[in-house]
Amino acid sequence: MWERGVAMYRTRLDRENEPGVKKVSRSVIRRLPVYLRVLDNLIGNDVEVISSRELSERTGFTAEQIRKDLAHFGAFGTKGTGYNTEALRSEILKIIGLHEKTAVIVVGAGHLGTALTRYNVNKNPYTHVVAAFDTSPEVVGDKILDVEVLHVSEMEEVVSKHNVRVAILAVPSEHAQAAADQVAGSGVKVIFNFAPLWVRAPDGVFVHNADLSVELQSLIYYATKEREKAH
Amino acid sequence: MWERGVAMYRTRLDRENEPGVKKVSRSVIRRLPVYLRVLDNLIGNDVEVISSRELSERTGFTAEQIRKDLAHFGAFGTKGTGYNTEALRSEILKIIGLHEKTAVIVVGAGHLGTALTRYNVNKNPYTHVVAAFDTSPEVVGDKILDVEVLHVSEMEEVVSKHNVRVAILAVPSEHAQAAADQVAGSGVKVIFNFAPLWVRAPDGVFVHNADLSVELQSLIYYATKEREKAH
DNA sequence: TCATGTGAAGAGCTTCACAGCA
DNA sequence: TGCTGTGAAGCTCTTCACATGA
Repeated sequence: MWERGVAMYRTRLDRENEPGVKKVSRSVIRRLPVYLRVLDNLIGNDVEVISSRELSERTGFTAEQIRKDLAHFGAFGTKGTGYNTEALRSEILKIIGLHEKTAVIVVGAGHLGTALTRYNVNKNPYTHVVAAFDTSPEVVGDKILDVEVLHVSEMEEVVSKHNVRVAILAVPSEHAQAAADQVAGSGVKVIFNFAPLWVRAPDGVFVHNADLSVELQSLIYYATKEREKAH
Repeated sequence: MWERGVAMYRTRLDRENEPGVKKVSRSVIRRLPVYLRVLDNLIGNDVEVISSRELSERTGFTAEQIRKDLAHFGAFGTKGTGYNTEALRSEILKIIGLHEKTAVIVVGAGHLGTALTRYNVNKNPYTHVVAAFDTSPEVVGDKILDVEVLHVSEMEEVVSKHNVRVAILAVPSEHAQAAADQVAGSGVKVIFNFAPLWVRAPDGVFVHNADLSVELQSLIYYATKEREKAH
């Protein structure tokens, strides 16, 4: 991640038996917010219906893939016409779980943590950054936009009070695993980790390691030879 | 996204015929820097040989996958023993193109651009951040660590002088495509874009759109239901 | 004996092609 | 007619299993 996307980084696939839960792949889930953004734009321009072909042109995914993705969750379209933009948007919000603003915390209020806090406050209409956390007395008490920087000792209370289920980790590598343990212990269900180190979490906690240095290093491969252009 | 991961975001696969170029998948290329980091650690601890099984334990990838990945590029191991850490490291550096420090520019010196500049200067031993660029008189002339913030009008000269092939884009969405056009026009071959918008580039220029908001939104899916834990 | 390198099998995801319905 | 929804085919990547060689 970003994208890691994404490839699967684990020794064994242990996605077994989840009874009753239709398994939907990470790739599908990744594309949903992209559809969402296009729908937001269309609705802003009073477009009421869109076909999978038009969505394809605006997202870069094939029309078949878009139809398959949506079909995982139900039949939202009208044959011969397309998809109602408002209705589809509402369905996608429900699928992802964005129909209510998601409470998020940012752990680590250094440069990256500050940037990520601002980024989400300004650019992400579906999340609410409840607080940022740090250990340094120099930043605890500061505000990033309207977000207070609190001491990490207050984390558990904040997480449980606001029912926070998502944490963005932007702490130095040497503290990343400890921070992950702490947020997982506080009840957070998703960890979005930016430290250049793969943090582990107990079962039931979903970890996405963004790892910007690894991502950049892998991109350098495409700088030398002429290769295909991709996402 | 980064990952993106990362799924392929284009309407059609147009990876055709590249004559003589063995096609190596993005997934493989993504894993190489991970092996690299482990090898750096091992070498720092004077470990001279490592088996694919041990690499598996340290990376989370399966041993078979690691052997297959490396076999794409040659036979670097010794049967019955494993891989020589120094030799393997050196091979991976050559494969990715990291055997010489890669010159990188950062476009956009706001909070995110500043954080990304610092991140790469401090955490990425294989890149050299040549300069950051912005248009605002308030930041042009500043320094981020030792990196100068220059006006974008100087970009072409810097890119050609330092043979820069990689650009990190951290500009507002509304300027992202223009910035991408400019860096591509300057001769940059890889664009790592952080604006929440998919920028396009001419053939021959590899674009990776990180898109943190989309990534975060997709993660929220895993916050509600209990799902598998993954990278 | 031990771990690599690799053909074959398997799994998962994408594309194709078309039936079905407005 | 036009576009969705979907089985089937196709493709890519991963895992298995074992021959090979130090």
